[in-house]
Amino acid sequence: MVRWEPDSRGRLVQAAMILYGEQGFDRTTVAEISERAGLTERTFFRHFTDKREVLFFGAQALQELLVNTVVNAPASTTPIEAVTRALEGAGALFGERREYSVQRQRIINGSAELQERELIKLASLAAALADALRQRGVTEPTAALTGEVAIAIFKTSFERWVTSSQPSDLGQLVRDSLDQLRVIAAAT
Amino acid sequence: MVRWEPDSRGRLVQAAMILYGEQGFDRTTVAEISERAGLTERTFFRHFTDKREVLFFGAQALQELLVNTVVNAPASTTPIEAVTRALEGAGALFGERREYSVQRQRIINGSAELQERELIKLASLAAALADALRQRGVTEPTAALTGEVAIAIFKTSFERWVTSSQPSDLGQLVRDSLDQLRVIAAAT
DNA sequence: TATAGTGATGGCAGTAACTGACATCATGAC
DNA sequence: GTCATGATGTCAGTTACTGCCATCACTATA
Repeated sequence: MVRWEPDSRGRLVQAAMILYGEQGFDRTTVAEISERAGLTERTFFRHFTDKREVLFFGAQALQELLVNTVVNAPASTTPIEAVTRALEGAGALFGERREYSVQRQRIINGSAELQERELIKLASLAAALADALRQRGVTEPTAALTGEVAIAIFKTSFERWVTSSQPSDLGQLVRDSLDQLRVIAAAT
Repeated sequence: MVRWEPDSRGRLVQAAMILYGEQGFDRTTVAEISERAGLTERTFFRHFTDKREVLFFGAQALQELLVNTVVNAPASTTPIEAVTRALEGAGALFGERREYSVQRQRIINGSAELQERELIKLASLAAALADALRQRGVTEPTAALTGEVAIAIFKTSFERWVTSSQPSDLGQLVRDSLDQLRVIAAAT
């Protein structure tokens, strides 16, 4: 006889997504989520450091993917192109789960707390990209600034991708944003 | 006879800064802060929405200053120059209180929760700057991207300013970052 | 086959952030 | 002199999160 159903973490994520979507993040308690997943509150906090983290457990994988892409880019690639291409590559990953991404973003946009968590994940991403650039020999302040600019590009592209009524390609939007950045930054 | 000492909000801020600095944010309770300020916990939460907000009460004034500067910039000014000049102007404001800024940043850097709050304030700033640009007739996606890029410039400049051993001029660092951005973004 | 872990969970008590409802009382308007 | 107001206090309650110990199917090893 099996003592526990498998994949408790996955059940917690699913329960949280449903409840956050139905009632909003603020009006959902960890007790509710745990009960719906057939677990206790204590177990929820063994899997996730806090009530918000349940929506961000995939962030580390994304970060690793981006960092690897930057580190392994051809030596001739410029910093901004290295990070942009990494973002384009990651875009394909989101593309497969657009419905999920839209729903998740709707939940996040409905809660300031969740937005804060999203922002610190993106800031961590910026720092990791800057580190990856330094591994490529890029010096300060270029590395740090390029990392931050990469996030600026990603944020605006992702926002457009999620809110656009017609299905669009996230990678393409990233590429467009880089072009746009070049226009913006061009000296008069 | 005066019923209460004046400036309770200011006393709470001062008490919080000292305690956060001495023991760190996490190991400081709202009860401690309130007691040190000669007030109760309940009163703390009447002045600040939460334990973190006590370090960010000046953010709104900064945002208004930046937005006004952008809105009132000469019509010929490009979007990126409008926001950059606004940041340069705000730089002077910080310059007068460098010691305070350094201490405050040290506290923030010591706590993930405080970093999250700082990031959402900056994100709000990016959105407000984008709005200001739209008032100037700037269209999407330029407005949103320029707002985000402005924050990227500010973050990296401010970080350099705070960590530099020799006293430097924040406004100058902002200008340098814009130049740097132009190099980064330039197509090969 | 017996024994000794091991790992994922439950139970429970405790801390601290935050909220709502109501009481108090100096101050200032009339 | 009365009365409204606003800043504060008091207190009870909810909920996020933590530490500690117990449980017990499963596994490796003697």
